[in-house]
Amino acid sequence: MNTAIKDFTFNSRECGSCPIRHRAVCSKCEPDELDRLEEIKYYRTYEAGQPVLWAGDQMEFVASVVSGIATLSQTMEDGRTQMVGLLLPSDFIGRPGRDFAPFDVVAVSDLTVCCFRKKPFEELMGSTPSIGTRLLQMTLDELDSAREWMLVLGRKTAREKIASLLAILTRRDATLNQLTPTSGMTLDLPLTREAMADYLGLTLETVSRQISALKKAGIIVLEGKRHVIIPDFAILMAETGDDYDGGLLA
Amino acid sequence: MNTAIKDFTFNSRECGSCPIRHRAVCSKCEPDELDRLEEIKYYRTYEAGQPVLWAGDQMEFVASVVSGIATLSQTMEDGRTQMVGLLLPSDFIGRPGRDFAPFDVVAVSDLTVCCFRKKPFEELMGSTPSIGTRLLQMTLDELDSAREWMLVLGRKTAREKIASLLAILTRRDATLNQLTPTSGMTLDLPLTREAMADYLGLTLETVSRQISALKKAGIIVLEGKRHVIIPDFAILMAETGDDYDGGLLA
DNA sequence: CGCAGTTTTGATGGACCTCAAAGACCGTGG
DNA sequence: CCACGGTCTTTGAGGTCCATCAAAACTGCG
Repeated sequence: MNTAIKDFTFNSRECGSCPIRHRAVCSKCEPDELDRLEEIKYYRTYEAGQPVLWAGDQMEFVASVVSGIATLSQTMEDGRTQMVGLLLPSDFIGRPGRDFAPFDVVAVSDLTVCCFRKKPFEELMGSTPSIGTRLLQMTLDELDSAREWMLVLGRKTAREKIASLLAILTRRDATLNQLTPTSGMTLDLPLTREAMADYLGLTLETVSRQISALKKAGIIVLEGKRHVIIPDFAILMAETGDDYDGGLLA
Repeated sequence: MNTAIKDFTFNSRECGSCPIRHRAVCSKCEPDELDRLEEIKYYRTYEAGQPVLWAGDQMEFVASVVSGIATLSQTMEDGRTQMVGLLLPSDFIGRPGRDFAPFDVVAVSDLTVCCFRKKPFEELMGSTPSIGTRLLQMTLDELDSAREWMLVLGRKTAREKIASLLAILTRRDATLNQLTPTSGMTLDLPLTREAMADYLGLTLETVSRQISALKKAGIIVLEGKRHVIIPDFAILMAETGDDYDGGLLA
């Protein structure tokens, strides 16, 4: 089921120069532990739009996203789709102790992942506590995020949902670049209107309308379809419905 | 903020005779590891309706639910509430490595929890891999559950939501009693209509109406307000919108 | 240019929310 | 015993937000 294994393009195989070295599942490893990981790792790349895993597939590897973006989603028989996670650089794919993928994983941009065959990875986890500890941390963080998203899906209006999505994407962008989100931030939307709709539990038309409404209200400025300028982050936050303490973030 | 510490009522302090021994965070511990856990554990009880933790509270302990049910939920400034999890016997409360509670925890029935002070528990985790391994497993399972619930919240109709909730509660009941859900199952709803609404992202009126509709359709039979009989589990499953392979469960 | 994919905008309808009132259940006290 | 209040639940009437259906505008590309 795995397709599109392009030629290896990532510029270095050395863990030491890996861009996600300090945030990924391997971030707590000592040099000797890294060496052992390095022995079993390999890179894979996928083109935008291509599937990485289908729900139900046997997973013969776990992986870290090195660059690019993927979505984690679920589809019902009649086609209704719900995105359940956005996989950004340093995020982890797969889980030790389970053989089959619970959700679809699709590359939405060109994607590079750092793979470990599952069996060796599981064995290494047994002898390397720092991997398990880091994975537990990451999983707990993801669980909190998933639960926060449940509030968005269950209780927020369409407008609040859009504002929440923009705020989250802006924050992730900011933390990636070690900034605090303030005024004048810009954001390149990695998702189509349809993908946003699938993330927010809306239709693509409603997404489009609400983005237009936020634009008309001056809360965001659009340059083209995908490039968003946020004149005042606090005003955007006010539209999310969340209480906001003014600049601090988790 | 923690209130209602009733007198100790749990019938035995021995881990060996603990009803959740085989499913909780301690389920993989060896006898000597259990001994050390036993040294730092203590029980707490809460009456139905009482808060265990408020979001933002400092958490001085982590805990396992021994008996009773609690909810994990989030409330917006204007009062909109979303339940993000249901805590049943053997479920874990709190997380190592974080000081403040991210969500409200409220006892919905009389509740007994087995507490460990956070610091000693974290230290013990460092020296006892079986605890961390088990906690990782449990957290990964909860993450999958949370993501499955996102589909319910984002994409399902009110009727499908109610059916999904009934199916999940029935299954948990069944697995607790080591059965497979089949025909003629009964279920005591642990939640009020309002709590169900908060779980499903609906209003309590809509919950009530959809339950009446399922009753009228013969998919469920009510005895009183809280006792539900499910004549045919497969027919209930068909109402959830999920594909169902006929009797097998995860 | 012409075509396919994406996005915007409009018109309409329906699922669910809101507001309102009455019924069911339960414990308390007269 | 029944009246009484409180909580939970049901049911009804009307309104609204968002989905659905439809078509046009925009974008990139062979």
